[in-house]
Amino acid sequence: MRSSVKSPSVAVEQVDTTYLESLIGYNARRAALSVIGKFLEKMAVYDLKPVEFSVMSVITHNPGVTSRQLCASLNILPPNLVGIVQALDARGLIERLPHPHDGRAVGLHTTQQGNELMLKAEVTAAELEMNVGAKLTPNQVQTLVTLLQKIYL
Amino acid sequence: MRSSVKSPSVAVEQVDTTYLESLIGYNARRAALSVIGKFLEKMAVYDLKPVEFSVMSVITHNPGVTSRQLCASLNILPPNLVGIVQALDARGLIERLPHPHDGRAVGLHTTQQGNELMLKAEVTAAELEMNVGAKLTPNQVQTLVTLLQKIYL
DNA sequence: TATTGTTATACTCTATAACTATA
DNA sequence: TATAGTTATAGAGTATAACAATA
Repeated sequence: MRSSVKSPSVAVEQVDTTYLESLIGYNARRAALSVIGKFLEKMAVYDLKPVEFSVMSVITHNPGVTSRQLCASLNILPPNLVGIVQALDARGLIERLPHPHDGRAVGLHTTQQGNELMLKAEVTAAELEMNVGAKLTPNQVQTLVTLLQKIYL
Repeated sequence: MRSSVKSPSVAVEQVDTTYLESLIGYNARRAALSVIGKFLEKMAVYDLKPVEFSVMSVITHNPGVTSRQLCASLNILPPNLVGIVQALDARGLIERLPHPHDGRAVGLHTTQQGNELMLKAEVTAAELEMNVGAKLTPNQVQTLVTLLQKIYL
């Protein structure tokens, strides 16, 4: 027993986090928060938060997509998407057109203004990718993305 | 102009998210949320959320660590740690002892009960790692963790 | 004067229940 | 009966300002 007695009055000089740093979830979260933090800074000029960028991106590449489809592909709950879509609409970045064969649904489309914004925003996103990827070789970036997708897709 | 006219009444059958899936931040966030979701389920028996597990883990491996050190290593703001520490203390999982040479600070230590809980919780965490890693080879898990750390460390 | 721990508080994000219009 | 979009609302997570005690 004597050998396992803790001395309660010893100060910690350097915090050891090696255990947590061995866990996939811990590292994925820390890395995601780091990248998203930089994303927030760079995208501030366009007034686009990560979710708004994602929504705009999916609409850009899928003109006519519905709210429900957006929710499913981005893992957003319908009530939480409403405000986002309304805000983008109010900013004149998207427009809502009737769905061709479903009176309940609404097709989402980018406006000319929204398209122009996203062209610039995706260039900035690409720059940010290179910035993050500067710590990794292009090959490592590809490997990282592939491995991450294996986990959640 | 004619060729760039969009037809507003076409339905989207399959949503294309390939662009977002090329971005590191998007993938890191989706992967982190997926793993953390499973973590939440498995750790529910111990009533430990990811942050609480992280805090308990750091205290376990660094007896006498201060709140301030915890905040710095886990990237938590001091006001937000207070409630977490108080709750763990109230549950009898940790205890707060005077700091050896700083009257302002408090050293955090796990109790016997806290130690026993964490022994079991870390086994469960290891199982979860294997579960997540089942989609990856052990080698790929190691690669993934290393690449993620290059990004945020 | 600076730092540790704390309170109060505000803001954002996420989640659930329930409604309407249409299928 | 089920689904798309919406409203209201509750809860969790994250942020800043300010204070007492100690360095």
